[in-house]
Amino acid sequence: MSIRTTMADVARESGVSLMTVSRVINGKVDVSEDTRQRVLEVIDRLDYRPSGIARSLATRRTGTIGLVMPDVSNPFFSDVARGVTTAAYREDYNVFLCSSEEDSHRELDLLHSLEEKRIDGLILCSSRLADEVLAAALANFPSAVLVNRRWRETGVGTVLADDETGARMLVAHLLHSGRRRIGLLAGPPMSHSGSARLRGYQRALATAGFSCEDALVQPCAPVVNGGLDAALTLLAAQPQIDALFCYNDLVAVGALQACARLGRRVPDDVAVAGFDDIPLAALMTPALTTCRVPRYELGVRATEVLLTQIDGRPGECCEVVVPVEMVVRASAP
Amino acid sequence: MSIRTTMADVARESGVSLMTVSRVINGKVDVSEDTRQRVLEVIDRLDYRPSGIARSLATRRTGTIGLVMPDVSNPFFSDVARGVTTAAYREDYNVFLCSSEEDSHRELDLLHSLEEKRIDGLILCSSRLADEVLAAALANFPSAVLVNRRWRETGVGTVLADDETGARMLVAHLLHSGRRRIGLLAGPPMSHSGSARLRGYQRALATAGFSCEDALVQPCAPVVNGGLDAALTLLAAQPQIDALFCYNDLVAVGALQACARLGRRVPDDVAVAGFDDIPLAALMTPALTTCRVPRYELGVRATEVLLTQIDGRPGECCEVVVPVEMVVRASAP
DNA sequence: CTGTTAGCGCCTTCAT
DNA sequence: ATGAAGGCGCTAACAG
Repeated sequence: MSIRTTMADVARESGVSLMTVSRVINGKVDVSEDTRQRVLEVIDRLDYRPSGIARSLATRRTGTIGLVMPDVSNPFFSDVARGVTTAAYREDYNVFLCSSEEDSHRELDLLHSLEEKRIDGLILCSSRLADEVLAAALANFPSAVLVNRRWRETGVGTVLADDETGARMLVAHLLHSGRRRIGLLAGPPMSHSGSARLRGYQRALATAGFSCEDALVQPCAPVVNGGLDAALTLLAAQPQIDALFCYNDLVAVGALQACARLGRRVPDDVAVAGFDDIPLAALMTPALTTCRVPRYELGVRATEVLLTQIDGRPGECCEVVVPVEMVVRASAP
Repeated sequence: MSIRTTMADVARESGVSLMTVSRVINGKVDVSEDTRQRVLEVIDRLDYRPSGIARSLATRRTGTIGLVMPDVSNPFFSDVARGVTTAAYREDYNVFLCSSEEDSHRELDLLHSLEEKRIDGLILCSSRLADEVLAAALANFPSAVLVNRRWRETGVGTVLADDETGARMLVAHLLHSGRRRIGLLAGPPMSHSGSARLRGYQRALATAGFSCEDALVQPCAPVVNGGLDAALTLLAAQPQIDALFCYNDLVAVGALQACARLGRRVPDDVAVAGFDDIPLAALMTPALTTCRVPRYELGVRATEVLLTQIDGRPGECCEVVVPVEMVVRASAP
């Protein structure tokens, strides 16, 4: 496989010119059925596979998109990734996967590398970049879709879950079941979900006539250990807390562990609610009350919006908001 | 961003030739510090980013690798993927992620698309392809590493977990704790882990002087529902079973659900053991006895082996076997 | 140290 | 319906 067979080989072998081969490969109509068959036969026999690189240089299209996310192994994002790869596959695109490991320096670095790869479009999930930095980076891509980050610029698609509504429903549910001191383990403020879930929490309290105390809001890394640490801290500082609304399910799992460690029974002493409804949520003991976010669909929709933009039909559906659904289980009945 | 700035622009702007710019970009030494600075300044000012496509066409290297796996959203593979992307990032490679969704037709299709993309190397995880088909496909890549599939061909790297040893330890542990009718929920026979774990099961039984009955071996899809269905079937057919050795942790979770549904207590009536030690395993109730497989490391090692091959140092470390470690928890004490 | 000449493999445009 | 010429943006040889 050191020296690849090229279009010239196929042309020579089938006694036609390069252009004819090219036409056959690209399914142009103006080729006689006769020569088409002959060329196809040679292509098959030589196991010829056209060079996407050369083609890309000539057409200025690569048939690739970039997918950047904070952590592929986070079950939320791995579902998004599956949606993206599946939708991309349908339209014959390949996907560059980049995991920034929650590091915004690396995130920017990855965006630069994708720029050099001349991807046709970018899907950027839960970007941690500051607005100006993000704006500068996005400007260098022919088209882009942001997942989980609100963005006003035209030409940039946006796919969001309805996090605020979900958070309001969940906190209203906690209040309705008699909880009065509801702590929040808050997520990344730069992400839409982080700020929207906080907002939903605040609004639900306000609507019910309660004040929102800063002391009940604890910043928290969006993973199990983040939830464990934050819950331990918050419960120590505010022992009268009777419910924890957690940024996501992973955090909620950490919160469950913290409660167990502190001897607080769930849900009797402390109710716990998560967000996302990752598969884990239903399997915990007690099973987690949470809000279902259609992660796979987020990935699919983001890809569809992006490919639509790439095909030069921008404008339409520039901001997609997908609904979420409360799921009540044992951790906060 | 419609018309990209090119090397010619940089050359003109800084009053040098194309080659000098090229040299600066590629860090060649034979450029005077003076002109280097001038060129760098222009590159920075114009925010010039070289075209990887053009460069690839000229150098016949793309700086990309392909990663093909059955399912990105499976926690096993998403950890592998994180290892691959991280190791690739270190060496300045980008990763094409392909999820075959457990469909071997699609898997082959994805391999073809990667061929056209002219990737420098391929990492193929748990391929479900038949030997001849796989051999033909691999021949078209400059280098390749298989994860979780044994392969004898030279020039193809291989990274495996020591599944057989792990399975033997686990089954020996079950026997040691007094279990006598041990059912197996078996995984994909085409994968190394599927066959190796079966072999470990058989050998552990044989070593202890027990026969291995086919009736105790139930084929099973490698996901939660697969485990649920298979366990229901097997426990119905063989009610005297007192332990289930499951292909992986997801299957074990399904088995736990089946036991709950059938009113069999775990571990009192039936012990359950999984494999992989995904994060979920420790969080289940009862927590799963399992075998820790270093998934992230598998991805890192596979990438290292691949990049070593790409750099033209083949031969060395063509088959890497990473050790596993038994983790005893409540589901099979 | 710097520039010139040829491609890399394919597609676009214009002829035929 | 088919072919010839030129170029996509960059780098590998050679010159100078």
